[in-house]
Amino acid sequence: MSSSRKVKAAETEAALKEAARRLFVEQGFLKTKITDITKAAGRSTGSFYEHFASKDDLLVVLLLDMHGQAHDSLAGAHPREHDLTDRAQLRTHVAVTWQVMKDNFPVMVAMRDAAAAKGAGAAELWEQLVDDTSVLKGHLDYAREQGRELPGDSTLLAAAMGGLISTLAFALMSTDDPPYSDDEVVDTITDLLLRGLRGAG
Amino acid sequence: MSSSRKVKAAETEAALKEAARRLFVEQGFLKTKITDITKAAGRSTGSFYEHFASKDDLLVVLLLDMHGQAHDSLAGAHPREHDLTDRAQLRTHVAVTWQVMKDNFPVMVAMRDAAAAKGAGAAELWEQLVDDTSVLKGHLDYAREQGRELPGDSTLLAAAMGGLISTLAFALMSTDDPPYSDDEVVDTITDLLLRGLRGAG
DNA sequence: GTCTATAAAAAGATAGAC
DNA sequence: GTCTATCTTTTTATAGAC
Repeated sequence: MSSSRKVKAAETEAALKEAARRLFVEQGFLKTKITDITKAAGRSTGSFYEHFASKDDLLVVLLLDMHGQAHDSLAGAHPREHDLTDRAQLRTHVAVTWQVMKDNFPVMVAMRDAAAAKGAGAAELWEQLVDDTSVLKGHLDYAREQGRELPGDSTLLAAAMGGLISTLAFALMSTDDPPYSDDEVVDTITDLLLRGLRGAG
Repeated sequence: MSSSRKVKAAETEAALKEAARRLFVEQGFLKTKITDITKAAGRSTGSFYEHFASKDDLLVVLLLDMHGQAHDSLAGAHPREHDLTDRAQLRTHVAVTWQVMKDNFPVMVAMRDAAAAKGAGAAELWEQLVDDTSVLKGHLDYAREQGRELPGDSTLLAAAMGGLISTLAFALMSTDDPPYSDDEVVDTITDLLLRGLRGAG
């Protein structure tokens, strides 16, 4: 196995990406040095630059990988007629978001760290959040068109929901000994968003 | 003015802190170099180390300043008997949290960036979030003791609420041209948490 | 394509004059 | 206490042999 030059190159690139994903979770994107990645992958410093122009470039590649997966599992065709005030449908959205974040946790961590290093300002963060929650906003707009009363602007509400989920996802996704099960978290988020604190109406 | 040696030193320290707070918002904690701070404050590199041992030490000092303020304005005596299912009381909590974050935005930004640089893992983030929302958790526990039904574990719920508020605060606190007024955001968050998406019950 | 050795860049921290 | 000039450390990136 691993005979031809081309195959060996692909193996090296895969090994580097795998090592990077693991290290990003363990110690963060910024704290992970290129030499850490090459060492973990059993490769040399120089070899890294044969595959990636920089650490940021590696992150871009990982991001593209993620988008490929996400597209397959989720974005196929997503009608905006989903009713987020229906518990089952809301729960599905929460669960899918949760799962995507879980599957791509290394990339999410790295993106967050990279944003901090870049000095991303409030404006960029807001745009990112709005973009990430555009699907939710679409559903909320549809609900309002159907005569539903919502407690605020749909963009703001969608961002609030997304912020809640992503913060909890980051905080809770320790690899070992999670304090809550996925189902418990998804159910709690769903019910909080659905009924609010006043209890089942 | 600014005569004695002691006074001049205090002025320098204040100027460094002020410059740091401004730069942390403009370009983030990590991107802000010590020489940026000294330059902005009209001081020299060497002078910085007369007042702070490092950039991290400066952040600790700013954090202590913040805690001093927060203690005065908020923590005096906070009874846990507040009813978060009462709109007015919930709104007050949301508004106070929002205001504290707004007043200390430079420090919040710096803390977030520093955590990213340190490679803070999921476990640390979760502990931090639980700590920051312990007051909310107290109220929720009290509500449950009073026979209220809540949609999940109080620690998890409090963390979810805190995550929602802090994410929006970060995203929306651009210095210029805010897309929503403070009141609008606080009202929306309050109503979302209070009633959920099902509308006024 | 991969390796070792080394250069280059960036930022933090210090020494010593004033 | 503050300044200028310099040293050290850290990490990225490249050169050249294999």
